[in-house]
Amino acid sequence: MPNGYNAPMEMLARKLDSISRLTESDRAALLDLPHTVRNLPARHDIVRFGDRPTQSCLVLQGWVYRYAALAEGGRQILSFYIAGDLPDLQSLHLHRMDHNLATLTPCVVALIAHDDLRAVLLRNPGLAGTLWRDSLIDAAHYRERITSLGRRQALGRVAHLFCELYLRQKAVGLARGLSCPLVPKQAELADSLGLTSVHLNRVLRTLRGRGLVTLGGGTLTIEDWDALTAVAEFDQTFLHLANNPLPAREAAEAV
Amino acid sequence: MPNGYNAPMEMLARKLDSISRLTESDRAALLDLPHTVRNLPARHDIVRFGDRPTQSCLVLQGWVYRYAALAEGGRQILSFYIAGDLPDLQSLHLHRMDHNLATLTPCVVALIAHDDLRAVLLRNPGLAGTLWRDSLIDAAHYRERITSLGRRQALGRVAHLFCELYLRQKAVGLARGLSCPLVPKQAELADSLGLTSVHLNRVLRTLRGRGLVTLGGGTLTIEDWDALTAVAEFDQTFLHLANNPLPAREAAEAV
DNA sequence: CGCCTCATTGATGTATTTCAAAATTTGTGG
DNA sequence: CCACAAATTTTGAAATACATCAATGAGGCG
Repeated sequence: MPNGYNAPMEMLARKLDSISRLTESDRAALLDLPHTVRNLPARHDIVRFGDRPTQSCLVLQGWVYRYAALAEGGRQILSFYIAGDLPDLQSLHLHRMDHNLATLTPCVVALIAHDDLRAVLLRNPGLAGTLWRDSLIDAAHYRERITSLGRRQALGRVAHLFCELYLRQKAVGLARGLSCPLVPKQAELADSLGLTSVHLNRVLRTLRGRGLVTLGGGTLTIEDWDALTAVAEFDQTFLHLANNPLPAREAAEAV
Repeated sequence: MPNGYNAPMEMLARKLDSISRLTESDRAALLDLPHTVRNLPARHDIVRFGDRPTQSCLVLQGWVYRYAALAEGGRQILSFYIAGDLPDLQSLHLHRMDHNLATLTPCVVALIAHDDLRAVLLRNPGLAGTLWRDSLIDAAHYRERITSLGRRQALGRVAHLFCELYLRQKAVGLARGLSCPLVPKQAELADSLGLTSVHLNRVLRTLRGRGLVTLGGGTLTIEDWDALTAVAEFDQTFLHLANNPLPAREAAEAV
């Protein structure tokens, strides 16, 4: 079972452990889960609107995003997923896709058949609860996005997304100090924030101008966390991280 | 167990059955679930940001809504819930509330202790799957709201919400022909759609002017379903109704 | 070097907000 | 069932955040 890419199910176990404590038997069951590792090119649809997937994927490397396609070529990006995330766990119980899932970058994913997953969850109700919890955290992210789109203006929206992407990456060891990769292009960030890429660009200039962040080379650096969270009205409760109350603490651990 | 208000767990069974077929043993377990029926006044917070609920509630009568409170008195309504819905099922696995849940109208709800629920789900994995599915449908609603807020303009947003509220009420027998109650006030609809109540009001005039809907006395009547869904770019896939493919059919049944 | 993608900037248009007030409906006690 | 208060809806005028259109500039890469 174990092979390159950091032992896929190990990664999942670590992620789920950060969400709610796994028992030893849950962990063992997880490590036994059959799966296939696959390399996917960038900008490649994994599942499309209308599909009926028979497997779920775990992101091992790269970025994945979820989007709704609109008439007239419009697109709303619903969420971004990084290493350790289970972006289409929902297809286990929601049989028909109501949106699309695609790679943003070249990705390495592990595919897990629904049948195998169901069998393991039947024998490990605690694990089922943890995955259920994971999908509820996904929903919590959605709620926060709704609040952003509905009631924050562009500056706050962008700041809020930056806070979220930073903390989520830090939680899985992908940040360094107050810097993290910022993989989506401006057009993609805009499609996720309900903005035009033109306007997003102007907002970014403002954020830089006020000394809140630095951007460059696909990296986001937060220069003033307190000011950024203030502009964003950011409260990390919605991330539902299990043991990571303070940003500063993990920043130290992650480096 | 059975008492007024149409036997609470019967109502839940019927709702869940509309979401995915229940086995007889699932249904029996459901009907045995201990619960307390409570009357709640209108505009009353059921659970608040930061709370750690030990029970979940089932709506038997009235409307409930979920909202995030922002600085400066702002508010984003995240979703509306009607009879048969389980609005805070999530607290079963997400222990700390990241938003608020409140009654819109006077309500009758059934309260189910998490411990009792967990015990029943442990013995009925199929039922657990159905409830998991219910929470995933909740998330599907959120996704659609994100798309609306991010990429539709006011007219389409309002039209989309009307289509959704009509179909959801029809699915539980609360619609008559092409009419249904429209309980939220304009200020609440606005807070849910990321609009000002002033602008929402102008949009409503436009919808009426174009002959798409009629409004009055807390009732929404859809005058031109095809035109309304066209304006909204509405596709009901996201509702994930199990056996209700065509609006026309249930409209007839519901009357 | 030249091509392609992505980021940046300017000028102009518009959807929506804000502020303020009037009209209408709803609820309630007498 | 009416009178009155409160809540809700409706309208106008002015301000603004963001979109649209169009072009230029700055990297990567074969």
